[in-house]
Amino acid sequence: MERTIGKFNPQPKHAAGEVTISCESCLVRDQALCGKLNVDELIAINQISRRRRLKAGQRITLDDEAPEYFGIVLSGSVKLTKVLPDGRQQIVGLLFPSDFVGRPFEQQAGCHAEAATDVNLCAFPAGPFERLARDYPAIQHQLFRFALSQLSAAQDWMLLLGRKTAREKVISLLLMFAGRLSETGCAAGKTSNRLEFALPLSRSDIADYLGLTLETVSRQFRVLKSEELIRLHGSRGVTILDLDRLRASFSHPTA
Amino acid sequence: MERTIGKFNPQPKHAAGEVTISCESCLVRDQALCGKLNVDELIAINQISRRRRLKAGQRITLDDEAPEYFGIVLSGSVKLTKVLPDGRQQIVGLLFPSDFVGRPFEQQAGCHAEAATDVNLCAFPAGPFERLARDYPAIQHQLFRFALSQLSAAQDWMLLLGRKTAREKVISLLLMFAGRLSETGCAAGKTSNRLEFALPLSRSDIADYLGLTLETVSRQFRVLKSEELIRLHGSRGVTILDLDRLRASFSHPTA
DNA sequence: TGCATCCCTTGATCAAAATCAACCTGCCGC
DNA sequence: GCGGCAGGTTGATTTTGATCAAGGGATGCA
Repeated sequence: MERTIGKFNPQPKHAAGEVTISCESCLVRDQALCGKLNVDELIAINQISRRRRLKAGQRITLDDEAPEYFGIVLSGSVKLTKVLPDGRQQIVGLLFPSDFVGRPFEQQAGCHAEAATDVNLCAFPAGPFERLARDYPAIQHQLFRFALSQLSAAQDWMLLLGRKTAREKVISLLLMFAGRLSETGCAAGKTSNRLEFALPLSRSDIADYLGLTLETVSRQFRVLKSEELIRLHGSRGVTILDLDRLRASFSHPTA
Repeated sequence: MERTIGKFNPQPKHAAGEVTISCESCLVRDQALCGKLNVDELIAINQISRRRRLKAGQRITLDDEAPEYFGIVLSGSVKLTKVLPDGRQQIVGLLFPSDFVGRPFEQQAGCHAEAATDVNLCAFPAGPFERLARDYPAIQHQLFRFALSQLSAAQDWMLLLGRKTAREKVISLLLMFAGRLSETGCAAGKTSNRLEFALPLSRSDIADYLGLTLETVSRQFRVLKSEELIRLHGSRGVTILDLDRLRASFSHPTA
């Protein structure tokens, strides 16, 4: 389903550290919600978009404040976390390129959002974006569908958190990364069964994502390595040596 | 923000076991998504709605099939579960009166939905409802907002599943029930600090909701009972004797 | 070059919750 | 009233992953 944007010339509006971008050259457009919009809607959304660069660790929103902007991840990953009063924390969502960041029409962000790696964002100021969503039902429709896919992912993760063992959690995480990172072109896959990529999270973040301690995560990586299922390079690099065998040894080591 | 439906006479269409209902007498309308619709939208939605009664345990959808209808819970509770190939299962959502059941525009339901108790549903056939959602942006808007609130609840639950202790999980569950059941009028609260209600789930379902075993759930109930925080009547009846003290003894028993 | 820091790994021990196993209890049909 | 059964409780034991503790390796800076 090919689409052309046609000719349009959004008036460039410049502000400190921000540049007007054009959807024409956008690499994630087809996978993002913009990919399903028509030319008018795309022009409208392009008019209010500003590129934003975030360094790893940079906060986007606090859980109890209304965010000033929403956005679509162009590169890198954004993590969403919830924290208990005593400091225990849980990563409740991880956003990859083409994912939408933020909750239009909600008063509170609901969780802390921060850049897990360096991030490029196609950002939309909250107010104008909400107006656009109201004016163009197609935008609202795409937002709804994205919310449903996020809900579905959250429910899969609940099954993981509530019922899977440490080994199964780590393998599920690797397979999830393999899926998301290869579809967004962030993985260097040799064959269909072998895949190399950089983990977007530290050991401690992985622990907070899986509901484990970082020691347990580290040990499980070591176990998978000793089974020749994965290879580790430095602290962030991973190679899945055999995706099928990794899936097969989900619950128990395979001979 | 008062609303009136005005006069309208939907043509009654009868089918086996189904009756046309009127939104005028609907008890959950104000809290459900219908509460935010205008007269035209309400009439349109009323035209396609059929009341449906489900007995406890009755299946609504399987996770890999497209549901034939969506609905709004009028009474009772609906549980959403995910299952691992070996049978381990996790309840990933619980729907109360005024909540919307189903995922419009998705090909698969994503999880098993079944009546946890006897349920009354205001049901909408899938196709016509999706057409309505496309025709009336306000309906889509309400669906979107409901999806966001579900997402938020799911994320709170992820924090519970990943980071809370058994005691904290059980207390969180009781407080969640207290909130949802009292706002939907299903609890007999004596004072603001004391609340009595029937658990909508069996011990084993509670275990599947909290990511625990049923033995652990049973033991935690017993502990809370011995601390005089709750009282148990039969297997489903609970009285929270002091909501504040229950909240305060979240992590550790209070003297 | 050396020191400090951050992140990760590894080992020893501990504890929370799972598992295994009876045993109640209330409810149903007969 | 009696047997059977589902759901719930209780106890003994085991296990998984947490906790406590120490050490390693990369990176940055003086």
